[in-house]
Amino acid sequence: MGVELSHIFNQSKQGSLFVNKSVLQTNYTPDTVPHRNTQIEQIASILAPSLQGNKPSNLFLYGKTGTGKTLSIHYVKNELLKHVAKDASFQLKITYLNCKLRKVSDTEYRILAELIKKMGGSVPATGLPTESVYSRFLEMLDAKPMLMILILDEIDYAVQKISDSFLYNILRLNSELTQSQLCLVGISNDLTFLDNLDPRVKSSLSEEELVFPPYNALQLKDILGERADVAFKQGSVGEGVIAKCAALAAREHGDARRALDLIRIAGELCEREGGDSILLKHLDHANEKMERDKILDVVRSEPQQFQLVLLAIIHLTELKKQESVFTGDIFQMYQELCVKNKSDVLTPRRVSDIIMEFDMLGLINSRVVSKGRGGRMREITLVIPLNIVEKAKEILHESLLL
DNA sequence: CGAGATTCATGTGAAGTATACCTTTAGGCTTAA
DNA sequence: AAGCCTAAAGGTATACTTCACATGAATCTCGTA
Repeated sequence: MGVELSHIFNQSKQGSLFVNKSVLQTNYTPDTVPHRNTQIEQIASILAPSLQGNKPSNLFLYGKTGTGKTLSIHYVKNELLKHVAKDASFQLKITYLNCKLRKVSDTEYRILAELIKKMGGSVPATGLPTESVYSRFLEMLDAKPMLMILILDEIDYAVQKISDSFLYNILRLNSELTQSQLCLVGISNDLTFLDNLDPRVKSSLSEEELVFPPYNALQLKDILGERADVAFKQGSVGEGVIAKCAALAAREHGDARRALDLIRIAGELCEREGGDSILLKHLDHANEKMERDKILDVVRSEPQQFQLVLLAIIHLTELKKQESVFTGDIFQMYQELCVKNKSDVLTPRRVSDIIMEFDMLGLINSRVVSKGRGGRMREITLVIPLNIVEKAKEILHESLLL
């Protein structure tokens, strides 16, 4: 107590560049969605039958991250809800769920549990047969006449993690509903995902298909400009900043979300510095910071055993001056770390799976190589930039009591 | 010299185990009439 | 007698282990030129 903080608060109040920061936040849904009119109209016309209580075709949306898929579907969702008749003989319910949230919706069971929670019910975190969670979901759906539009974002992730029988089960639910109907909207940023699907599921899910092309730099500039006008004080965005930001994001497959994050963080950095207008250098800093935070968040939130494996990989990569390391060495190093950390040692089998998960998270690259008589193993390369590795190591050491 | 067999170190799938947690059920206890 | 609590029984998901078999190219073997 007694630390004088008012100068910090005052400063940030005075120097605030932001008028309304929320429009730059990722969960913000603007009133208009520029450059996505055709997609929105198409979605709307596909989903329109729902207003009459008829089940619309299942819909599949494809596009890279930050191309406005989620935004568009939310927009249509809100409009639909606005237009639904008050006295309708049925209830229109639109539920959105992102399948990629770790520990929330990354198993079949948890996705269903989450859906039920969103509908106002509750299920225990574990202990129930998945089958009975299905029937509970079914019951809730069928309790009164209802038209449910279920939006599953990052659906490819769910299928990869669970298998496509999950989608099959969901689609099958329709035939078991008596009063209600269920319409599925799948969103994915991996188009090849459709190809490895059970043909029945595939044809059923993609009754309608829609592709979201990436924004180009000009469109991004538009979007950014529009939001920045609202978000920032007038004149606080430096020359060429918007354009640079748009260009950066356009390079990253037209990811608008990234562009918005970028400029928001640039604004925050600038503000912290006490500057009164955002400059190009702030953008660069923001770019670095975003990358760093993303990785470090993942590192931080990993369970203990995962952290140990990751630390083993990092140590080993530093120890050997070469780029890549192999499974066997990692396991050895991991064992040593476990002893130091006084934690249990997992089997090589499990560690192998953990390494695979890191691969999926994008922290490492791995591929199976055969060294002839030398055996067969994974060749693993750390993809965390060097300057971040140091920070990651700190975090790991801290949380592992090493 | 070259085709085919061998080999190594681990990948990978299936099945099993431990743990934590859930529902159901039956018995025992309390309570109110 | 009805209602409530508790503990045991029976069940599941998840993280992990165990077991067995699959891989794929460097290396070895051996017949042949």
